[in-house]
Amino acid sequence: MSAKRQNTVAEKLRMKANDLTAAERKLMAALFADYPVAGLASITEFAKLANVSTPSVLRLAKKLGFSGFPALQEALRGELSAQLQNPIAKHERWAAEAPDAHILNRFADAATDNLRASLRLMDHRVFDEVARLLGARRRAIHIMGGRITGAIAHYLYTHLHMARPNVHLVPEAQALWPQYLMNLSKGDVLLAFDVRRYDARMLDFAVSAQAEGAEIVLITDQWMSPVARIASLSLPVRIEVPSSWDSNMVPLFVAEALVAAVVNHNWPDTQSRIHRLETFNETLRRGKS
Amino acid sequence: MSAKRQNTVAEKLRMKANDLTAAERKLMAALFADYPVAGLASITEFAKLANVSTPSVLRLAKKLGFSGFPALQEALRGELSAQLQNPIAKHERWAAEAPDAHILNRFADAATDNLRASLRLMDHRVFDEVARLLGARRRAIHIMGGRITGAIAHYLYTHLHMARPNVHLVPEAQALWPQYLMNLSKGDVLLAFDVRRYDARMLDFAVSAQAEGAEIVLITDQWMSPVARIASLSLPVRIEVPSSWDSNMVPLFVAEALVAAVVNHNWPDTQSRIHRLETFNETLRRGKS
DNA sequence: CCGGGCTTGTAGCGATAATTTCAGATTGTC
DNA sequence: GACAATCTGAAATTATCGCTACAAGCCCGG
Repeated sequence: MSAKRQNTVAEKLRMKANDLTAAERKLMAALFADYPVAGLASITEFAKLANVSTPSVLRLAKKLGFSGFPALQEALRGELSAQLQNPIAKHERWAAEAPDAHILNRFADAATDNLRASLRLMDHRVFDEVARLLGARRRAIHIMGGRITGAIAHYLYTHLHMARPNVHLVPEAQALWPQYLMNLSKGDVLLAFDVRRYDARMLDFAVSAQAEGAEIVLITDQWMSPVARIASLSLPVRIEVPSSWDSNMVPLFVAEALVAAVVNHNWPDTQSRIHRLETFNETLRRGKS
Repeated sequence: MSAKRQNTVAEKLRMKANDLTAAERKLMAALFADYPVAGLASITEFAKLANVSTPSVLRLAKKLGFSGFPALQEALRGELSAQLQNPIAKHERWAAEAPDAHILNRFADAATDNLRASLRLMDHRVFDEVARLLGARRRAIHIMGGRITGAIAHYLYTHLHMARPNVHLVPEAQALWPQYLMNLSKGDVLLAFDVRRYDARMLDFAVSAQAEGAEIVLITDQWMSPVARIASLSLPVRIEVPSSWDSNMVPLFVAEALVAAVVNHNWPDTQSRIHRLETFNETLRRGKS
């Protein structure tokens, strides 16, 4: 990445604090009293606030190495914007937008907490390995989910199915499972979503799939689905939110990130697929109208 | 000076959100994307950032009740300075962690940015109103999604279907749509997910549904689906991530938060439903083993 | 008490920002 | 499909800002 971030205006000021003149000190005090907002007004207002003249402001700006007052302001705005991105400030600002107790804020807090904790819990190398498996063209991919995670499985299926051939969605109806097991080949990948209220039947399916030679990949919650015992790769995530049911935002996050990783990994091929997809889209649309 | 004058610029914007023109909406989006710093540059830069002309900025400022652009900036600075007074500055260093280039981190950054921006873009009163509609027992709820958002629609359906009776999922297959329109009654709610690559057919469906007397509720992206023109309530969210496809984490977030809000709103009733659900679950499981 | 170097503010100029005007573009309506 | 209403941006105008030049003030060593 880039080199160490440039000093902030505040740091520059402190550094030069010793050879500042009286008027410049007044300006520094005024700025620090309401940093950095005081410096975002016009040069005239800022000067008045510190009880100095406008040229003094200008001289200070130049002493700090800026080409002029607007350049200093731009630096201040830049810092501010970066500062406001940080998670704690973020929370404060959310709270300002709506009462803290509002469900949107509580939910958003929980969701981002989950995401952060999940990223810590997750091993990048496992993720990369899963992405590699999902990107391997010679392996067929079979995706399955439970009652709740079925929608996430479907979402992943829709995208992966666009990104590469040979992707299958195992339906939720158990009556259909035998024929899906039959179509499994050695080396295929079974990607299962299983979060709490673990489905015993899913374990059965996974065991059978493994017996057929499939690699089992699991996306589960922190308490670990029983499928984890037989899975070659497991990605545990956090799913608790203030609700009667768990949140599947992080499982969805993993699904989306996996798709992005798979697509990146084999970009030229995917690109041509997307292009062909668009062509077919148009053809079908035109044919219909 | 009425008592209402205390509103922040963000609140004023949201309040007037309905009678903003296209250019003004662009400005609003640009401002919220980096609030409030984006509005602190010169009028020229701000206009350029939002890809509109400077007079449009001015008109927006006046529409919000300011005497001119500088007055708006002063308001922004005022808010900012008030907000920066509280003790968040100390925790700034938290964010100083090195931004990893790994797709997981980049994706997570984008996702939380989207969430944050969406919460700003979203009017929590509209959200509450949507939750109220979804909780109204006498109204049937019809949920629909597009090719990609179909999975999210399905997810919402699964949960809402547990929380209350009379919830329906409109299938993606258009051949089935007529019979779903037929089963719509006056006062029913059609909740549609529509993000870019807007589906013209969905607009057709929504128009027909409205003609049958349904209230149209829309969850869309920042560029606003055409359905927004006829929807009684719209919740715009952000969906951009570093990937070939957009992210649906925030739509999922909205879905989950809506479920939580609906459940909270009528807790005793939902509680008994969940209890009965558990009973049936056990009965069926026992019967099968 | 006087001058030299440094600091500071006043005044004014050019540059840029903010605002107004107006005509073309767009949208909705009959 | 034509008209009215509305919206939008280019260009012109005005106001304000940022900056420079210069002179008055200040401090300190002679």
